[in-house]
Amino acid sequence: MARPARPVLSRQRIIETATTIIDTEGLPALSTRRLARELRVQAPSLYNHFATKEEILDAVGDAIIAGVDLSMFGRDAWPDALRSWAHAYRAAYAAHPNVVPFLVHGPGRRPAALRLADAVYGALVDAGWPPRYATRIGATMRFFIAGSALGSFALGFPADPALYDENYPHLTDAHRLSEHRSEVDDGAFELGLESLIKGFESLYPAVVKQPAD
Amino acid sequence: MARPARPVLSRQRIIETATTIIDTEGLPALSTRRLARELRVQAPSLYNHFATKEEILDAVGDAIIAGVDLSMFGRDAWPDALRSWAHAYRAAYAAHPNVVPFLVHGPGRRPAALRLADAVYGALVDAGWPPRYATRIGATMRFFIAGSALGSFALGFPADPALYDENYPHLTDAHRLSEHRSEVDDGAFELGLESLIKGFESLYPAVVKQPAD
DNA sequence: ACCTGAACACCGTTCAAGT
DNA sequence: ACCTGAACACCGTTCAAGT
Repeated sequence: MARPARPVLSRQRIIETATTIIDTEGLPALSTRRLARELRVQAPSLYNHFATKEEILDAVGDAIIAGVDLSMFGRDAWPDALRSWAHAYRAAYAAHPNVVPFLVHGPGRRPAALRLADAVYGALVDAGWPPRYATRIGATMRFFIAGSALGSFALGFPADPALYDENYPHLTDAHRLSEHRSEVDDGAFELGLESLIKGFESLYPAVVKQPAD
Repeated sequence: MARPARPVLSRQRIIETATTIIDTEGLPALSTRRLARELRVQAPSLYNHFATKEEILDAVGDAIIAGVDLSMFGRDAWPDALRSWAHAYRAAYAAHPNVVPFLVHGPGRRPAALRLADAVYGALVDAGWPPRYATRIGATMRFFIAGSALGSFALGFPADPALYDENYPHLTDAHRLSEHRSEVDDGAFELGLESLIKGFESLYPAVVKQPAD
């Protein structure tokens, strides 16, 4: 048929379909041929809209980051803003866990990821944090949030009692961790987040600069 | 030639060669054919020693975890033990950053990873932490350490000044982050680690149980 | 401009055949 | 028991050919 009267593909359609495949079948299931089949098209057609498969993944990732609320920065005090942003960020990741391994390599050139970094860093500097500390706090938060989104801690332990019996004397109940997934993972996230914010707050008085205005 | 007089392959040799390829060329560069070529053998020969490529990766990952010192548990007080273990764990990851994306899916059935989880959890319980809290602390530490090992924060920002100029007003110096890689990443790790340990310590008096003896 | 078919250089894995 | 060659069903990407 060659070129159709109206384009059958669009970046939007490709991104949405790719996201669905990754969410339902996992990151490795996304191949250009599989994606093309779902879109009722041949694989090379995708290259009219994206230069590489990598670019498709970038676009999928950025669409997810674009959904993270940033309005708390410049509205709430920095510790509260950091807290509610962390929850929003983690929720966005949690909605698409299979994409996270791809996202954690940094913002790269993805606009939404850069906007997010800009908002966090800007809010901290505006609050009086010296640039060196603002950078460090941003990095610490990224480490913790990415790590917590990257995979459940609880689900990392196979639900097979026999595995732990003999060799791991303290893990006798680890096979039940997966039953308490959200309690464990959410509890650890809250514990870590509050500890980090408290840690930052205790540092603040010693390094804060009075805002210029 | 068919079967050689003495086996030319061994699990050990396969693991070492695979680790070298991953370290020098990245995780995607490891294919069974590439690995076989390095070992001067045909790809199917690997299947006499490992059932799948996944099993090879498991073995590579576990060898790395097996190098993490755990002797501080049961010797040092729990906050000091947690601190020095975190440094050892992170150092092991940092020596093989390309393997980390594969490791973060939890211990699974890898013996060294399970031994590590057993040591951390056991030390916390022995120190009087109720099981629920010991689990949470272990998970929080895994989130943070995995996140910090998974990829540099500093290197996530392309060293291209033009990228930030117009659209990201607070990131005007982000293009220089990569020059300060270790300062930024190590500083963020220290800040986060000390904050987390202080957070755990402030919780301790309220929940600790006297050891049985 | 946008889609297709054919092709290239790859994958992981199976399996019969060799010693 | 342990290695090989051939094969199967896949990959990402290029490119000339079609409209």
